[in-house]
This record gives sequence, structure tokens and C-alpha cells, in this order.
Amino acid sequence: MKFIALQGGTRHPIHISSINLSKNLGVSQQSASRYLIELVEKGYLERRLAQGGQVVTVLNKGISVLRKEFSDYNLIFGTQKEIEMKGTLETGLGEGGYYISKKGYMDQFQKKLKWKPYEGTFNLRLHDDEVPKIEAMKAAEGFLIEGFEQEGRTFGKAWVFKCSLKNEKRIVKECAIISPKRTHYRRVVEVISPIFLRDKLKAKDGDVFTIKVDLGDV
Amino acid sequence: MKFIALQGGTRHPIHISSINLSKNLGVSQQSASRYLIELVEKGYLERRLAQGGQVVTVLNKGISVLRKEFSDYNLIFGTQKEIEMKGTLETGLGEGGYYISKKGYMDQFQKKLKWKPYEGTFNLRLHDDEVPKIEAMKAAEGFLIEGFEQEGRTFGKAWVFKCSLKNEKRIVKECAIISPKRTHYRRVVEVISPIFLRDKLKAKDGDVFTIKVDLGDV
DNA sequence: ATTACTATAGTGCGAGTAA
DNA sequence: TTTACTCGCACTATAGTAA
Repeated sequence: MKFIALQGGTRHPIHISSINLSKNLGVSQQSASRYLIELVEKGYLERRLAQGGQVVTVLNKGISVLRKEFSDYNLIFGTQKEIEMKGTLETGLGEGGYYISKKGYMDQFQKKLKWKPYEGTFNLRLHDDEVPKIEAMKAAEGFLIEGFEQEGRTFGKAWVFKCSLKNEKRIVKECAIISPKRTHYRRVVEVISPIFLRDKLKAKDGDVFTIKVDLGDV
Repeated sequence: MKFIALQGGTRHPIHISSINLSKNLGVSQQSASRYLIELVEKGYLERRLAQGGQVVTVLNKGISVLRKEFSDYNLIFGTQKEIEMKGTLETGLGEGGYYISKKGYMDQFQKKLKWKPYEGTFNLRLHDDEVPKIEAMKAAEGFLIEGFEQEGRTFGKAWVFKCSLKNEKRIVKECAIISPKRTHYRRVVEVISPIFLRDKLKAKDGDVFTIKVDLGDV
């Protein structure tokens, strides 16, 4: 698909034969033909057979896949200064609220973030293709929150990353993602803010939000 | 490798375990482990085993592969306004010179390019990984040269793209690539110029040159 | 906890070929 | 000339497991 896009397939229909494609990709004609069919099945390409070949266009679904790649490489080579991730609101176990309300954490939040978090977390399940970005985010300028012991329990270290949170209608700029340092693989990020986000954003489970994290100087 | 680069592996060593990598890529731990080994074998990655995982860095060879991808996506999404391709000089069959010297073509060249081409072509065999760019080039602002009939023969249509040509020491800005419209897959591009390029550039077969084509407004 | 070997299961490739 | 089917083979992934 990248090859087709390179010929301008994202802007206008492209005439190509499976033999031509196969030579450019270094695969057999049969495979090139199969690739095109698969891309059509996935909804990335529109295709019609034509005299001596076929005419293909990259559809929006395909363009967004390519854009995703483009944005990844932008992150790698540092042109892009922010990461945007989309996620769906879900109800957590209430644990987040319990943890952050602990004085040992709360004091540090206030000191580093310059605001006092509302005692609850806003849990976003990031969409599948955002997973690499969660990791990339950790390259961002975060604050390390120290762990502590209390009532014979250990509360571990955590990273905090300032971010903004928005949907189509509303935006809250004073937010932060809190992420346990001893990281288990998770697709859910917990967002804190000085205000009660569910109220302010008129949010309910299943709503989609965009998080924007400033990468700082990479 | 892109995943590792996204965590900053192009800038500093990254700590990662094969299990962590496998979950992020959606493959088995065994495959993740194998991927890393293969990337090391290819010279893309440097790796050493460490406490609870391994520490990897993306080597220059790997970075250049990623940069290549980045540049492709830049072409697709139009941030980049020029295409640079490297190729090696070779001796053609002398056909090119015969064709362009035909009055039917020569008159059009002078009109569209504002200069009179030297009656010979400078044949560059583009390097393997430049192949997609040849096609991307065709999205550039080219001039269509009309075909004609002469002495019972048909001389076909062709595209002409203004470009510059350089090596480490010299540069010639007034050049153009001429490419038959009825395109057969070819890795050799023919460059014309008002001057005798081999002389001016002190070029001999096997020398490597860089062609830069202006993409115009994409 | 890790990494990574071996053996098996599974997927994808291309030759042959029809339309 | 095309596209694209079937099918055998090879390559690739994973399960099991050792270190």
C-alpha cells in the first residue's frame, strides 16, 4: 500500500498491473495480485479492473493507516513534539482514587503539578493501535513520584505526565497521566485533574477522548 | 525495530524483555526473542543480556533503514518537496542520443525547458532501494512531450522532469530526466542537459551521482 | 525472572494454469 | 496481454522446555 501511495494513490487513482507491482516489490505476480485483493478486503483500497491492468485508489481507512505510520516515524525522528492517543472511557475498580488520595502521593502531586488532584481517576482504555505510543510517552518529560510505606503496605513509585484531555466539544488542559513505575503491560491509562472530569466533560462510559502529551525536548 | 526506536532506541540504550516486546507486538515471546536476534544478525541492533531482560540500541545501519521509511512517508504526505535519488553512471546504447536529436523532440525540449539539450544522454542506473522513487517522481511537475511520426516510424510520447545532478565535487542545475510515457519497468534514467555532462562532471562509468527532482506543489 | 533451543503447527509464497 | 485460482512446498510462528 505504501508503494501505491508513493505513486500518488492517496490523491488520485493509479493505474497499475500486478506484474508491475510484483517487480517493484520483488515478489511474484501471484503474490502482488493477492496483496491487492487483501487490501481491498480490508477496506484500504478501492479497485477496478481495467484495460491492461487495474486502477486503484487508497481509501480513507488506508490513508489513516499510512498516517499512523508517518506519525510513528515523526516521533522517532523528533519532528513531532506531542503524542496524541485516543481512548475510550471506562469505569475503573475505584482503586485509582484510593491510591492517589493517600497523603504520601497527594503531597507530591501538589508540589510537582502545582494543583491538587480530584480524588478519583478517569480511566481511558487506549485503542489497539495506540499501544506503541504508551511506551513512547515514557520518553516524555515526566515527574517521578516517590513510593512510601504506610500501615505496613508499600506504595510504589510512579510516573506522572502532564497532558490535556478533549473530545469534540470540550477540552481540559490541566490533566496528568499517572502510571506505576513497576509497569505491567496495560492499555488503560489513569488521568487525574484538579476537577471532577466526568462531570466537567459530561462523560459516560464508552465515550471517546483524545489525550495529548507534550514530549518536551526529545 | 520501529517499536524499539519509538522508545528512544535510536538515541540511547533501551531496556526491554522479550516478553514485554512480544506483548507490544502481539506475537509470542519466542518470536520476539528471534526478532531481536535476527535484527542483531542484520547489523541493525546492538544487544546485551542484562538483569531481567536485555539492553538494546539501534545502530546506524538500522537508523538508516528507519530514515528511509520516514522519507517515504514524507513523500506520501507531501512535507517533502524534493526527491533525491542516487544512481551509478553507465554507458547506454547510444539510442537516447539518437532519439532526442530528432527535430520533433528537440523543438519541444527547447520550448519547454528553455534550453537546447546536448545530443546525448547521461544514463544513471538507480540504486535498488530508489525504485519506488522513480514512480513517485512521476507525480512531479513534468512536461509532456508529444510523439510524432517520421520516416514511417512512430516516436512516442515522453515525460520530462527538470532536475539537478551532482556528485561530491560538482553540480549541474540545468538538467532534465526524460522518460518514455509508455513506461516499461526500468531502473535506468536518462538525463539531458545543455552541456556535455560527462565532460563537465569529469565522469566515468561507475561514478555515483545524486539526482534531485523538484516535486512542485503536491 | 529471564533467553532461546527443538520440534511441530500454521501461514504465506509462487509454479502452473484457466479465463 | 491481463487477473487470480489451486496446490505443494518452504518459511515462520508457537508450544514445550532447558538453562
